[in-house]
Amino acid sequence: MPRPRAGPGPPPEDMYDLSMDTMEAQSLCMQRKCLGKSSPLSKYIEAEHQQAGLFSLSSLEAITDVTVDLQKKRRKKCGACVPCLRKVNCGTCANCLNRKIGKQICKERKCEKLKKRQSEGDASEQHLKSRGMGCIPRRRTECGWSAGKLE
DNA sequence: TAGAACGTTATT
DNA sequence: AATAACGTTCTA
Repeated sequence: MPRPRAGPGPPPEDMYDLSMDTMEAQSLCMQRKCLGKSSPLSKYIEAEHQQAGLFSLSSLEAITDVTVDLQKKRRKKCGACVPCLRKVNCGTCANCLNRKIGKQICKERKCEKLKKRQSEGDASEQHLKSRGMGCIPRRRTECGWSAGKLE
Protein backbone atom coordinates (compact mmCIF):
# COMPACT_ATOMS: atom_id res chain seq x y z
CA MET A 1 0.00 0.00 0.00
CA PRO A 2 1.66 3.20 -1.13
CA ARG A 3 1.82 5.78 1.51
CA PRO A 4 0.60 9.32 0.82
CA ARG A 5 3.87 11.15 0.53
CA ALA A 6 4.67 14.72 -0.29
CA GLY A 7 5.07 13.58 -3.83
CA PRO A 8 7.34 14.93 -6.55
CA GLY A 9 6.00 18.39 -6.25
CA PRO A 10 8.02 21.48 -7.05
CA PRO A 11 10.71 22.36 -4.54
CA PRO A 12 9.83 25.08 -2.07
CA GLU A 13 11.45 28.04 -3.72
CA ASP A 14 10.83 30.29 -0.77
CA MET A 15 12.73 27.93 1.43
CA TYR A 16 14.77 30.81 2.73
CA ASP A 17 12.00 33.36 2.81
CA LEU A 18 11.61 33.05 6.53
CA SER A 19 9.34 36.08 6.67
CA MET A 20 6.61 33.94 5.20
CA ASP A 21 6.38 31.18 7.70
CA THR A 22 9.54 30.54 9.56
CA MET A 23 8.52 27.34 11.22
CA GLU A 24 7.17 25.83 8.08
CA ALA A 25 10.09 26.76 5.92
CA GLN A 26 12.62 25.55 8.43
CA SER A 27 10.66 22.44 8.96
CA LEU A 28 10.67 21.67 5.27
CA CYS A 29 14.33 22.37 5.16
CA MET A 30 14.99 20.12 8.10
CA GLN A 31 12.88 17.30 6.87
CA ARG A 32 14.74 16.62 3.69
CA LYS A 33 16.18 19.08 1.33
CA CYS A 34 18.85 20.81 3.29
CA LEU A 35 20.34 18.18 5.48
CA GLY A 36 20.92 15.44 3.02
CA LYS A 37 24.58 14.85 2.60
CA SER A 38 24.84 14.06 -1.04
CA SER A 39 23.36 16.91 -2.97
CA PRO A 40 25.17 20.07 -3.98
CA LEU A 41 22.52 21.93 -2.08
CA SER A 42 23.47 20.23 1.13
CA LYS A 43 27.07 21.08 0.56
CA TYR A 44 26.03 24.66 0.12
CA ILE A 45 24.08 24.55 3.36
CA GLU A 46 27.06 23.07 5.08
CA ALA A 47 29.19 25.94 3.87
CA GLU A 48 26.55 28.35 5.11
CA HIS A 49 26.68 26.77 8.53
CA GLN A 50 30.37 27.08 8.62
CA GLN A 51 30.26 30.70 7.59
CA ALA A 52 27.62 31.36 10.19
CA GLY A 53 30.13 30.23 12.77
CA LEU A 54 28.15 27.26 13.91
CA PHE A 55 31.36 25.30 14.03
CA SER A 56 34.54 26.55 15.52
CA LEU A 57 37.27 27.19 13.05
CA SER A 58 39.69 24.93 14.87
CA SER A 59 37.52 21.90 14.38
CA LEU A 60 36.59 22.98 10.91
CA GLU A 61 39.57 21.41 9.25
CA ALA A 62 39.01 18.07 10.88
CA ILE A 63 35.34 18.20 10.10
CA THR A 64 35.97 19.09 6.51
CA ASP A 65 38.24 16.10 6.33
CA VAL A 66 35.59 13.80 7.72
CA THR A 67 32.91 15.39 5.61
CA VAL A 68 34.86 14.83 2.47
CA ASP A 69 35.34 11.27 3.54
CA LEU A 70 31.65 10.79 4.18
CA GLN A 71 30.68 12.45 0.94
CA LYS A 72 32.96 10.30 -1.13
CA LYS A 73 31.59 8.76 -4.25
CA ARG A 74 29.02 6.09 -3.70
CA ARG A 75 30.39 2.68 -2.98
CA LYS A 76 30.39 0.01 -5.60
CA LYS A 77 29.59 -3.64 -5.21
CA CYS A 78 32.54 -5.86 -4.45
CA GLY A 79 31.81 -8.12 -7.38
CA ALA A 80 33.07 -11.14 -5.51
CA CYS A 81 30.44 -12.10 -2.95
CA VAL A 82 27.69 -14.58 -3.70
CA PRO A 83 25.04 -11.94 -4.36
CA CYS A 84 27.37 -10.07 -6.67
CA LEU A 85 28.07 -13.22 -8.63
CA ARG A 86 24.40 -13.72 -9.17
CA LYS A 87 23.48 -12.53 -12.64
CA VAL A 88 19.71 -12.59 -12.67
CA ASN A 89 17.11 -10.90 -10.53
CA CYS A 90 14.91 -13.26 -8.57
CA GLY A 91 11.90 -11.35 -9.74
CA THR A 92 9.98 -12.16 -6.59
CA CYS A 93 11.56 -10.15 -3.81
CA ALA A 94 10.16 -6.83 -2.68
CA ASN A 95 12.86 -4.95 -4.52
CA CYS A 96 12.17 -6.71 -7.79
CA LEU A 97 8.45 -6.26 -7.42
CA ASN A 98 8.86 -2.66 -6.42
CA ARG A 99 11.59 -1.84 -8.87
CA LYS A 100 10.12 1.33 -10.35
CA ILE A 101 9.43 2.98 -7.04
CA GLY A 102 11.90 1.36 -4.70
CA LYS A 103 14.90 1.72 -7.01
CA GLN A 104 16.79 -1.02 -5.25
CA ILE A 105 18.70 -3.97 -6.56
CA CYS A 106 17.19 -7.43 -6.17
CA LYS A 107 17.64 -8.62 -2.60
CA GLU A 108 19.30 -11.76 -3.85
CA ARG A 109 21.86 -9.65 -5.63
CA LYS A 110 22.58 -7.04 -2.99
CA CYS A 111 26.31 -7.01 -2.36
CA GLU A 112 27.27 -8.19 1.12
CA LYS A 113 29.60 -5.28 1.48
CA LEU A 114 26.93 -2.74 0.61
CA LYS A 115 24.49 -4.25 3.06
CA LYS A 116 26.48 -2.63 5.83
CA ARG A 117 26.02 1.04 6.32
CA GLN A 118 28.77 3.30 5.06
CA SER A 119 29.62 4.56 8.54
CA GLU A 120 29.90 1.09 10.02
CA GLY A 121 33.42 0.18 10.90
CA ASP A 122 34.35 3.74 10.18
CA ALA A 123 35.74 5.97 12.88
CA SER A 124 34.15 9.11 11.52
CA GLU A 125 31.55 9.49 14.22
CA GLN A 126 34.05 8.77 16.97
CA HIS A 127 36.31 11.25 15.32
CA LEU A 128 33.70 13.93 15.66
CA LYS A 129 32.79 12.96 19.18
CA SER A 130 36.36 13.37 20.28
CA ARG A 131 36.09 16.93 19.06
CA GLY A 132 32.91 17.71 20.90
CA MET A 133 30.80 17.21 17.82
CA GLY A 134 29.03 14.17 19.09
CA CYS A 135 25.87 14.80 17.20
CA ILE A 136 25.40 16.42 13.85
CA PRO A 137 21.67 16.92 13.37
CA ARG A 138 20.45 15.60 10.10
CA ARG A 139 16.85 15.33 11.16
CA ARG A 140 14.61 17.38 13.35
CA THR A 141 14.43 14.67 15.93
CA GLU A 142 18.15 14.26 16.33
CA CYS A 143 20.38 15.80 18.94
CA GLY A 144 17.50 16.44 21.26
CA TRP A 145 15.83 18.73 18.81
CA SER A 146 12.08 18.69 18.69
CA ALA A 147 9.52 20.04 16.31
CA GLY A 148 8.67 23.61 17.04
CA LYS A 149 11.89 24.19 18.88
CA LEU A 150 14.12 25.50 16.20
CA GLU A 151 15.27 28.86 17.43
C1' DT B 1 14.57 -0.98 13.46
C1' DA B 2 13.29 -2.80 8.94
C1' DG B 3 11.44 -1.60 4.88
C1' DA B 4 9.58 1.80 1.65
C1' DA B 5 10.11 6.02 -0.96
C1' DC B 6 12.73 9.09 -3.50
C1' DG B 7 16.77 12.05 -4.72
C1' DT B 8 20.90 11.46 -6.71
C1' DT B 9 24.75 9.57 -9.13
C1' DA B 10 27.08 6.07 -12.10
C1' DT B 11 26.73 3.46 -16.10
C1' DT B 12 25.14 2.23 -20.62
C1' DA C 1 18.66 10.06 -22.46
C1' DA C 2 17.48 6.00 -20.17
C1' DT C 3 18.30 2.85 -16.75
C1' DA C 4 20.32 0.85 -12.52
C1' DA C 5 20.97 1.15 -7.98
C1' DC C 6 23.27 3.66 -3.77
C1' DG C 7 22.34 6.77 0.18
C1' DT C 8 19.24 9.13 3.09
C1' DT C 9 14.99 10.01 5.18
C1' DC C 10 10.57 8.68 6.78
C1' DT C 11 6.96 5.64 8.47
C1' DA C 12 5.02 1.77 10.77
